[in-house]
Amino acid sequence: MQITPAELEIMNVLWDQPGVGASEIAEALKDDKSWNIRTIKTLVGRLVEKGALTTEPDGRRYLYRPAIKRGDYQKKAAKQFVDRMFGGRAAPLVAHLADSRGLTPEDIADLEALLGELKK
Amino acid sequence: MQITPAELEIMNVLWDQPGVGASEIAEALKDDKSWNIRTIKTLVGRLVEKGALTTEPDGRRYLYRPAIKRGDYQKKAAKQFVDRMFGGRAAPLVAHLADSRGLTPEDIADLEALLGELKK
DNA sequence: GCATATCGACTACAACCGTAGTCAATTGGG
DNA sequence: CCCAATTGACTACGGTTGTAGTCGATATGC
Repeated sequence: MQITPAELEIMNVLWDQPGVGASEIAEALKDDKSWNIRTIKTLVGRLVEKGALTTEPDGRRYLYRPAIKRGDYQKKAAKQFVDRMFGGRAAPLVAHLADSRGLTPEDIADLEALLGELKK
Repeated sequence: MQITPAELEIMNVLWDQPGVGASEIAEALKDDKSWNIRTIKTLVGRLVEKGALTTEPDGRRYLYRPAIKRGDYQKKAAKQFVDRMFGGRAAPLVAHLADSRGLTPEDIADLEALLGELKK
């Protein structure tokens, strides 16, 4: 199941607050994206078609919630990205992120803890 | 400048061996991708249009080489990916990679060394 | 009760993407 | 010398993506 960048914005809203309708999604996005409500409804419709969202009737409208877990999707996407971009090697990716200041001191601490786990 | 997945395959060949023609690219890809030579030429043409490749006449054909460095492109793509997928935080990404066995022991060693560097 | 706003369903449409075909020129093998 | 293969330029075409419009039903404010 392929989720496009624009669709991912919708998913992110619904992962944060599942079970809302299209207008609430629009509300949540209005500061970042200047999307027409029609555009949002189209994207939501495509996600429902793809099986990425489940619907629940609520009066004359629908409430939506993700059919897949955020973590699962992130994991799949991360693997695909690393495969395509770095031939499957993660270390060069992290090196690039570090280089472009994508890593905060907090990130570095997190990673250290993570590596401690992994070595066991 | 946006490079699509199919185009990236071409770029990878040219980053490994810059300054070859379309038929050499086809040769390099023939085991992984069953692409018609026409397809390869179309992709190369689009990359030239986008300014991602430079051309140099060689008799009646062209030789191609990347106009951007592999590392630069990887860095930009990595940042974009982490922003879109993880809100800019790198640690969760690495956690996912670790979880899906995307990290070899070698990767882990590399990362440790890298973190040592970063802490300085 | 009636206009208006809103909903979901369907439709639109241009750009982009993957995949390749046509064409005219050219070159290399016999 | 001629024919087949190759080259770059251009064209094709269906599917996807981003962005939205139309339409008919319905709920809502007055």
